[in-house]
Amino acid sequence: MTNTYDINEFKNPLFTVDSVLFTVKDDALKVLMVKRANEPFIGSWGLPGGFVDVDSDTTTDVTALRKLEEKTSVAPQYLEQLQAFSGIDRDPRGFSVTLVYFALIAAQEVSSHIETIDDVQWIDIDKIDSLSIAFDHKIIIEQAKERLQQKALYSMVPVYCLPEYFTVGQLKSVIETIIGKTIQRKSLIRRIESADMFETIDEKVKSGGRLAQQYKVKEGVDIVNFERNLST
Amino acid sequence: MTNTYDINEFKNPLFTVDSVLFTVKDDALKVLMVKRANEPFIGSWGLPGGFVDVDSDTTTDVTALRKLEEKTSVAPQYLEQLQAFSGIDRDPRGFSVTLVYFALIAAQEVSSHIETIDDVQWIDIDKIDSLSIAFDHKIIIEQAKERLQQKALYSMVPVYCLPEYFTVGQLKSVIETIIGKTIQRKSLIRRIESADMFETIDEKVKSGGRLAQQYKVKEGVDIVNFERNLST
DNA sequence: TTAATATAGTGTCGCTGTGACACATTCATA
DNA sequence: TATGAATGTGTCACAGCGACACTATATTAA
Repeated sequence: MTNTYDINEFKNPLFTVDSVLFTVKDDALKVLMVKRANEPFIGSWGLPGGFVDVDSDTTTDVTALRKLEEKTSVAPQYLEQLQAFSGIDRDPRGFSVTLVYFALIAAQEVSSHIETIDDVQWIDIDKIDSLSIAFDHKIIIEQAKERLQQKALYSMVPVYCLPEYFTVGQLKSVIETIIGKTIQRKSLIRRIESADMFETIDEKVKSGGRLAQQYKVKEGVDIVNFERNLST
Repeated sequence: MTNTYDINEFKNPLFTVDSVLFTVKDDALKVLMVKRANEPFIGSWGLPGGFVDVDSDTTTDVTALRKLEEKTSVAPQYLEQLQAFSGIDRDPRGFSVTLVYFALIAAQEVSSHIETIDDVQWIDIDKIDSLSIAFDHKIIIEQAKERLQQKALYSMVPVYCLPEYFTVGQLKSVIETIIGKTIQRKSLIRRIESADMFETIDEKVKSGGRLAQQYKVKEGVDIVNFERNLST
């Protein structure tokens, strides 16, 4: 026998993968939540996620993507690991670990699909406190939000809440919604130009005033990190 | 078994906790490595770590600390989660996940203990490539190093590689070793003063020239993050 | 047609924090 | 007492963000 290792030699912790999928919609930061159909916490809202399928998932990234696609039918535009949360008390079934991913998507990518089902919803981040949330997911969402806010100050990640083509005004609005304060349009334009990760689109778009320049993320570029934060 | 939850209901991934414990010693960045006494990768160097003891560990943080203390007999001065690494191929026993912690300690806190055993060693980060390293730990160490270098540019974490009392010169040297380039003494002093996380010690210490002011980290303060990076 | 309004985009000055570097200070040692 | 070595200070230049006035161009209403 090639495998001399016995899986039952010790008690393995319960291991799951969850995702905090954010979007900005109607000028509010939203999180994708799922109404739990099973125990524990049946009926409460929880983060989309579940167990690794060790026969088909090659990494936990694949697990996160698979679980998100089950709920939204599309892949998020941005995905990174947030943090693992563990503890003897966080799941009534025993010691558990959940590896949490942090994801972003444009609202219009999923909205049409979501509107047809009522157990998957965009929940306004400010309304989380008033809902019944499963496990320690309330804390997890709070941490993910802080990470997103921090990233919005020194990187361009917020573009992943926007469709392929977007304007400076749209990006400004998304960033402001995320960090909860206004920023200087001029500062944003300076960053867009110096980041060298966007290309301009010839066709401009109307926006209630002067036609707006459209941008898109260049193919194959990574997120640029700036050496300074925007004002705190 | 008292556990009513059946661990074999589905195939759970193999879950371990490992730590990348850094220090700066002899003007070089070092990682604590352990010579593996068991399969797989017996005889290779690996990161200190192991399985969660679900009966005594309340969180994975406790697991990481426990495993590090087994090897060094002391707790590190700084500990944070780095990232989880997973995959179907990284462990010959099957799909596995390792939650990796990132830790810092002053070399003198552990050196006396380590020198008495030969299966636990500080390995120079530049010599990792020439050694036989278990699993994907070479990649993990590289990622941890990048995180440490990044943090050294916008925070004061490198102080946790120093003893309780330290001088500006010592901190400057540690930072330079970590990031691999020189920094301005003046810039460091400005940061020390503005961070408000250190207190001065009356007693000064000789250092080959003028006596040097000693500092220590204030009780109960958190790491301060600056809004700008040092020069790249 | 013209004026008002709204949004897009530019020009530029001030502020802050880092880089650079000269200079001053205070040790040990010859 | 002079020299070298490390510590510590003063200060100017530079880059990037904040602030804000100003220009440009669209829609809409008079």
